[in-house]
Amino acid sequence: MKMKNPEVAKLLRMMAIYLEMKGVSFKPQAYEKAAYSIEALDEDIEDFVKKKGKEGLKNLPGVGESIAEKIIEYLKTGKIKELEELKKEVPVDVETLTSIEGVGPKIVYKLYKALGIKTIEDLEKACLEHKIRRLPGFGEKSEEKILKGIQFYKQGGQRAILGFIIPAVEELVNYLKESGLAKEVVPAGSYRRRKETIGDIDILAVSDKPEKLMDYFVNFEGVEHVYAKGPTKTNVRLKIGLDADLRVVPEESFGAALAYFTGSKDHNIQMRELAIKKGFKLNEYGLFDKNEKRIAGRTEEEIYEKLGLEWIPPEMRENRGEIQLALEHKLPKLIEYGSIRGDLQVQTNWSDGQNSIEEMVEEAIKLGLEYICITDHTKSLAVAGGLDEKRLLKQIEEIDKLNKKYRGKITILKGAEVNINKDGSLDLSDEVLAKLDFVGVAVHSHFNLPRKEQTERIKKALSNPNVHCLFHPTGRIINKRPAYEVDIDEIIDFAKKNNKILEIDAYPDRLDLKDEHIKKCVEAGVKMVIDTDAHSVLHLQFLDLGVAQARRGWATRKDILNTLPLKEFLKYLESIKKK
DNA sequence: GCCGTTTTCGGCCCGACTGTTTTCAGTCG
Repeated sequence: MKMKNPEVAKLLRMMAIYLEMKGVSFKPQAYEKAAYSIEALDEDIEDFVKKKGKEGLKNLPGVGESIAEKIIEYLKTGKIKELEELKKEVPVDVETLTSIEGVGPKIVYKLYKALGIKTIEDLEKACLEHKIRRLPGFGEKSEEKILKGIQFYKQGGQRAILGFIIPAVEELVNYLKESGLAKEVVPAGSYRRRKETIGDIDILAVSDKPEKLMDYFVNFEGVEHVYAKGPTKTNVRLKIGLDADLRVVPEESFGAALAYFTGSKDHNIQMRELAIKKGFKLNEYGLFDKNEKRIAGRTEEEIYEKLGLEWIPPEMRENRGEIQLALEHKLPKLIEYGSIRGDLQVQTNWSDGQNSIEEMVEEAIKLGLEYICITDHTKSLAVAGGLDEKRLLKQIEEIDKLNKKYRGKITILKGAEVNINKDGSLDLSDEVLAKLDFVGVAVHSHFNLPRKEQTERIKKALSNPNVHCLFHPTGRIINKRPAYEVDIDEIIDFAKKNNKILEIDAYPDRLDLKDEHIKKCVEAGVKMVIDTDAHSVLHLQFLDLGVAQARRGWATRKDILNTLPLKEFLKYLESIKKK
């Protein structure tokens, strides 16, 4: 059984597009808002409706009588009648067509009416035959723009993974700084919010020579195409396949622009509505009173303050209740960057890692870590050269030796990433596991078990008294592999009752737990650890990406166990074993 | 279609850029 939340959200968005197409006012935004709500709902929509019914749906923000009924209709019949009728009226692939840059619902409608265009292939053909430029309201340029948009669409635009894109963003930011044309250059957008994937790169600058700065920007060697260029806003396509936006504002607007440009869009809308309620107007140039007088704008802090809010860390700005908490001055004090004292999942060349234990340890010392836990794979993961009991015992000896060598510099903990067998048993004996300081278990096979069986399997593995932690709890790999079917709420509940730890894997394409799972753990009081899952010395630097993920899940220092000094961390592990 | 510390009716976030028109509609974020 698969969660239907994304499907429902998609259908609501389709409703929005069709209504927009017909020129209906306000309803499209209403459907968009409801779609977002359903997407953000961290419970299976079907379970939710079974439990709480229509009234429950209507309690969701943006969902009222009419949309609630449509959702129920879809869950019952697999269809929304009104949407089916709209589709019949304009039978085109709106989803694909509107995902072409520069093509929206209105244009799709015009193209269908005038030329019968239904698909992206139809549209491409019409462009090549120069049929578009002859339509009223269109011209040569718009035809070329659409054609270009089709090419970009075909190149495919997956969202970039934050951890992998950081160097490219830094390069661009440094390039702009080196121009000497800007007083400030800062990345904003989802990059600043530290979202796990980035749709485009948003950069904000303060400059009194905006035209020159924009000229300089479009001359960046990584720029492939310029979509739009003006004195305050320029939008380009980069060769790496991502779009980049540069906004330039005067100094007195920097804070307002930073807040606006950081988003999220939904957070911004809530902020603006709050401003209106207080008799102000908020835009990217500042916070203004009734007489259009700017009362804040130079810094983000003064904007939040004038609105009666605590300053909200960018990672929390997703409109998940943070504005309400900030109004009450009850924001959690998020875990800080650099506060992880020990890496707890590290592979070496004893299994599938690139480097020796010593090399990993040396690097960890350079990074200032207090401890590092070696967790090579275990025997049933043959492709990774997993360790059997004999070799693990040998590794333990080796680590004992190294600990003598590195005394006073770092402590090496003995661990393992133990494979969970199909039936929930582990692939190493309890006798050997008992000798380890920190034991994580993980699913590395049979990803396709039914949800219930998978959940039971993991619970059984966790119930082994030698096991401390569940590694990559949902098994997803961003842009590559979806999570396996597992009831994460049940796992969290089980972890709470049995004092088990869940991992936040900081590796850029894992980041598993996801932010909303972390938030659930925080709420349930389940402890987590952050580690890198490093397979090379180069990976050890990813710890702060895990911290970013934790911050997005509203975690504080006390929620993350390896912020503890070594002694206290080990004491904690001892204490949960006894329970 | 949704929503309410101005409202159960009358509002709904706000501005930049483009292209095709001569004042603006469409798209985007």
